[in-house]
Formats: sequence, structure tokens, C-alpha cells
Amino acid sequence: MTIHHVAQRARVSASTVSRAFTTPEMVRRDTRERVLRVADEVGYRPNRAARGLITGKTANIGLIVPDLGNPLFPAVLKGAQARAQQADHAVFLADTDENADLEVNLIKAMAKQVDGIVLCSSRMSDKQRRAVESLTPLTFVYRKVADVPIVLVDNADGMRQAVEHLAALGHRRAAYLAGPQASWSNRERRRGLRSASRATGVDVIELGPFAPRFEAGLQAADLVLATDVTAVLAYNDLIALGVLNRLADRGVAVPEQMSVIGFDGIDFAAMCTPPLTTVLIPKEAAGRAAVELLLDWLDQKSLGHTAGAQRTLGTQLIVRSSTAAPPRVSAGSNGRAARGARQLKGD
Amino acid sequence: MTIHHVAQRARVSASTVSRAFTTPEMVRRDTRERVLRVADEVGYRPNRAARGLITGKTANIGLIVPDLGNPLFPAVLKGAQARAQQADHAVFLADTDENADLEVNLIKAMAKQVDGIVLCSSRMSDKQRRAVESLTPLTFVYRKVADVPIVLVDNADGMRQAVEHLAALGHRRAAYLAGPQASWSNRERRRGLRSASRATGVDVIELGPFAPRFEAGLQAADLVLATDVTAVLAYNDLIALGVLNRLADRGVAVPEQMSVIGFDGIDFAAMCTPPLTTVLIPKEAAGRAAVELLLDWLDQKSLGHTAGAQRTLGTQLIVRSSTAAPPRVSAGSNGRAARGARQLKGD
DNA sequence: TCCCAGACTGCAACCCTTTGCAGGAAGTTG
DNA sequence: CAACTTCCTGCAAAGGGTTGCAGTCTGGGA
Repeated sequence: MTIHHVAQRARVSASTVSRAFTTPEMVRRDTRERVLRVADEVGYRPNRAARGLITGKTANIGLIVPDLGNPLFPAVLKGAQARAQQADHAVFLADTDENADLEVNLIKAMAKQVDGIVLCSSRMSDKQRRAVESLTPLTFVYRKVADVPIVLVDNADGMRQAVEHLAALGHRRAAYLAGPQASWSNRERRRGLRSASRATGVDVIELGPFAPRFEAGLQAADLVLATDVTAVLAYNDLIALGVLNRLADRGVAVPEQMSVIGFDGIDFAAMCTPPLTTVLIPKEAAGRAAVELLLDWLDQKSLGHTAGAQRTLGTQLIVRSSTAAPPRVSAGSNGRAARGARQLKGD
Repeated sequence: MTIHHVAQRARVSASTVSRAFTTPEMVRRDTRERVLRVADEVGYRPNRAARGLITGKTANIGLIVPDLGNPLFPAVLKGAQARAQQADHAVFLADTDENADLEVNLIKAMAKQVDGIVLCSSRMSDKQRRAVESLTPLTFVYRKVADVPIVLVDNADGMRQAVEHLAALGHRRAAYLAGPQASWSNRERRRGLRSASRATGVDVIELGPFAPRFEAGLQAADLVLATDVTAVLAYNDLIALGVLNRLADRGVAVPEQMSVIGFDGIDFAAMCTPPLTTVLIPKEAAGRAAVELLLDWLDQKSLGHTAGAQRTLGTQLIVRSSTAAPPRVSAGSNGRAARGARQLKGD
């Protein structure tokens, strides 16, 4: 079913059919109605590829995430996809498996078929980013980049809330299980941690970096137990969940002997035992916002406007049962920091 | 960067550039190398939309899932996307929010931009399916449909394993928490349950239907406690996780007082407390298989072959700590089935 | 030396829409 | 009644590729 079939059956030219869809006010009422009726009857829909060829807009947007196995990203994806659909755009999805080179390749491959790409927790270096930024409009989520639209989360404030919570409970010594070094979120969480640590007097040692996965949490838990901390701040919920599991296996009671705090607020943080205290970050909202910013940018771009819109969303500590006052005598303490741990100082 | 720029710089015609990419054996070695070198230098990549316009193939495939919030689907998606990428195809993703009408609309909207669509746990009625099947090649995952490629899972056998496990532990009476009525998986799981029930003598009452979500599990747990069963078989892990949570809240020990079995084998089933006994179904493998079947079909189609390939993947009961022998005297029993429960008989 | 096959390459049409431009009809104004 | 507007519609080009067909060039056989 092409535009010509419809044109023929409605006894008009293809141009008129086209206009009936794209600029309805340009065609006389009865003509338009006849065309649309015929189009509906035969199930005609404009071919977007052909349209895109001439208009330069594909009505597609790309979305690239590091790992669909981390529920954080499906959540962002869900928001983004819903918002895109609302604007009558379709979304291309790709998963990089936390691999920055693959990310670059995916951008190159997608660039021509989309109007822009939303990059979620991009792991690209600045150099890599510059190599692709001219290919298609890029929007970043959970990563700060100059001169393009970005959707951020106030990670530092989230960490402040978490550390203040621990301090209020009486903790004096905590461990941070670091995330990927290429992650902006990790850098920001460390930064927030450092300043909250100074402000509250809670000492924080850093372990890792760890892959942002459950398995890494299992591994991390043992390292934590070799130190004398009474609380653990994990880079994300997946790691925290791993810690919870391994601590249970080792017979360490949470929260009585050890407090654990996650980050992200994935659904499962509420479903485990004990329910995990975590810092909730916006996920679907971030996805929606990113698509919105991208679409706005594209609109304005045609008007010659510049980019650089930034939206920062708040975080909220969700206190559940994985945190409590520290034990009188710290359990499992061996009196000194384990090998591999180090004071959290400057980068 | 169009094919003409490259042609000009390589001092050949556009046709030759095109052939250098699509039918390299048709162009002389040194010409081809020159063309490809130039193309690489200027960063040229064929515009797939333009190519698709004339070849009729888009090198895109669609994937539609009911709910990205259920980790089952991101897992399938991950497999599908990886396999598609391997075949140099991109994937369009959409989420229906468990809504069959939206599913139909999404198929219509996608049809023109893809070579085929993979439908995951489709909720469409037969009538709806027939209304869209001519739009574009459809492949189904987790749903049986005649004459098109499908990837199935042996749900009935999974249920057999689960029920035999319960029977072996000594359970005589269990509840099934049913899933969505439009779900093929739910029908198959019920069927397997019925026959396993007969074979083992374990009585099974059915509750529900429930939405395949955590919250529904919370709700279901109370209904279960109002019956005299000693074990619960949930439609899926999300519901089982909800049951686990609510039982813990109500002070019912799992597995001592109540055994709980999930279905799907999502990652989180292993991370909760107690770790959930569940029936593992292939997820990434199913996604990969679906894409493979679809691509094969498309290849053969051009050769005039027919469709209908079917791949059935096995299931595996993963025994963890949420199942054990029933208590001597069934806890919370009130001697009769709750209102709303009914014997599991025919449909 | 001539003819022919085989290997390459270029021309031009085509895929499906959109859109600038121009033409025709109807209505308005002087 | 002539001269403009205004409104609507069609023609044709364009957008970036692919591909059937025909032409050029080369090498080999007679």
C-alpha cells in the first residue's frame, strides 16, 4: 500500500494524499476526509523511511544502556519508550555490556537511522565522546557532559542523606564499595561521600572498584568483614544485595552486626530480606526527561537555538530494615583495615 | 556523507561504490580497496533507510514485550538484541503494559519499519492476531501459534518437576496462584499442574487470576493462608516474591510452615531470603532463538519456503530453600478452602 | 590480425514521500 | 467587467541507495 494506491482510489494526486496527512489545513475539507477515509480503508500508513529520506527526520530515537541485567536500565528504558511513543517516535535499543568501544560502534551504526540517541550511564571517555558527537544529537542520562542536554541525579546529596543516616544511628566507620571507574555516578557518589564524611565525622574507607553486579557484592562482603567497619555503602543495589546475601551466609546479622545501604532504589531492594535501605533515584522519570529534552532540542535546533538543557532530579533515602545502630563492640573486627582498603581521600 | 561523495573522491560512479559494499566480488580488487578506503576516511556508511526503500529489507526487527518491569523480559530482550546485532540488525523495542490493544497498535506502527517482529508473551486474542499477521512476519516467544516460527518452553514439564518435588517432600495439598488469563504460559502451567496433580495425588486449588506482579503476591499470600494448603505454586517469581514477603510479615515461616515455588527463574529469585525454589526457563536463549528463527524464515521466504519452525526449550527446577517438608499439623489451617478458591479442574 | 568471452563499470530507472512552484477556479474589489 | 486574491491541487524534482542493462576494456584463441 503506497501513497499512489490511495491517491488513485481517492481520485487525487499523491501530493494531496501526502498533504492530507502532513498539512491537513492545506487541503479542502471534503477532499481531506475522502482521502483519509480511503487511507483507513486500505490500511495505508506513510512509509517513515521514505518520509525520513526527504525530511531528514526519522521519528526514531536510539537508547543505549550498559546492561539490561541491571533493573535500573529497563526502568529508564520503560520511561523513555513511553515518552517517545507519546510523541509518535519509536525507539531503537542496544546494550553495550559495559563496553565503551562497543558503545562507540553502536552509536555509529545507529546514527543514520535516528534523530538522536539517549545514552544511559555512558562509559565512553571524553575522547571517544568527541569522536561521535558530530554523528547525531546525543543526550546523556546519569552523566555530566557540557553543551548537550543531560539528565542528572543529585548523587552527592543522596550520599549525604545516607551518611547522615548512618551518623545519626551512631556509626563511626563505614566502607564504600566503589563502582566502575568510568562511571560518572560513581565519581559523584564518592564526592558526596567525601564531603559527608568530613561533615559528619564518619570515617569511610573505599574498597573496589567492583562491577555493578550481584556477584561482586558477594565478593565485596568478605572484604568488608576483614575491616572494622560497622556499615557498608554500596555503589548500587545489586552490589548491596550481594553483600546482604554473603553476610547472611557468613552468619553476620543485618542490621544488628552490620548496616547495609544500597543506591538506585530498584524494586527488588524492597523485596529482599531484610528490606534494603537505599537511595532512590528517578528512573522512569529520567528516561522520560531525556527523551523530552532530546525532542525539544531537535525542535529548537531547526530554529537555530543552542543546546545544553540540563535537568537534575532529586534523590531520596528510603530507610528500611538493613540499617540500625552499630553493635557495642564491632563484630568481626580485627583491629585494622584490610589490605586493599584505603582511606577515601581525593581522586 | 552520501554515496556520491565517496564516488567522487574515489573517481568511480555511485554504482561502483554501492557494489563495493553489497557485492564486492563484482568490483575489481584495487577499485574496491580504493573505494572502501575512501569510504572509511570520510566515515561513510550506507543509509539503511534509503537502502531499505529499494531492497525492501530494513535490517531492523521489532520486539514487543508486556512489561519491562518484569525482569524476565529484559533478559529475553538482551538475548534477542545480542543475536540481532550479530546479524547486523537493529532492534526496535516497545512495551505494551500488558495491554493487547496497544500491542496491536504497536505492531501496526512498527510493521513498515522492520523485517519482522518478535512477540514476547503476546496477550493478543486469535482474532487480533489474525488482524495483524499479514502486516509483517511475526514470531512468537512463550506462546503457541500455528504456521509461524515460535519459541516455546516446556511449561507443563516444569510444573511436573515442581509438583513431584512437593509430593516427594510429603505435601498433599497446594495452591496455584494463577497468572493472566490471556497468557499461554498460564494455561500451559495449569495444564501441567492438573496432570501432575493427578499423577502424584497432590490436591491443587487455584486462586486468582493475579497480575504477574510483586504486589499481587502480597495479596495472594493472605488468600493462601485462609486455605489449608502447605505449599504454594506461583504463576511466576514476581508473585512468589510477593508471597514470600507477605508471609514473613504475617510471621509464617518459609519453608517450615509453608513451601513456596516460583516460575521463570529470574535472577532475584536467588537473591531473596529464603532463596526461592523456582522453575528456570530459558530467557536469553529464547530471545536469541526467536531472532534466529525469524531471520531464517525471512531468508527462506525469499526462496519460497514456508514457515512454522518451532523450537521448544527445556525447563529445570532449581531447588532452593523455600521448599521443605510440610509441618506435622498444617499451620494457619481453618479446615476448609477459602472463598474464591476452587479445585483445579478443566478450563 | 580479428573476433569473442569475460570482467568491470556506468547510466538511468526505481523505491516512497515531501515540497517548491505554478496553474486553475472561485470570490472580491474597484 | 477586469484585475487581484485566496484557496486548492497537480507536476516534477529531490532524497540516498540498488540494480538491470549496455558499453568498455582486456586477454586469449583462431
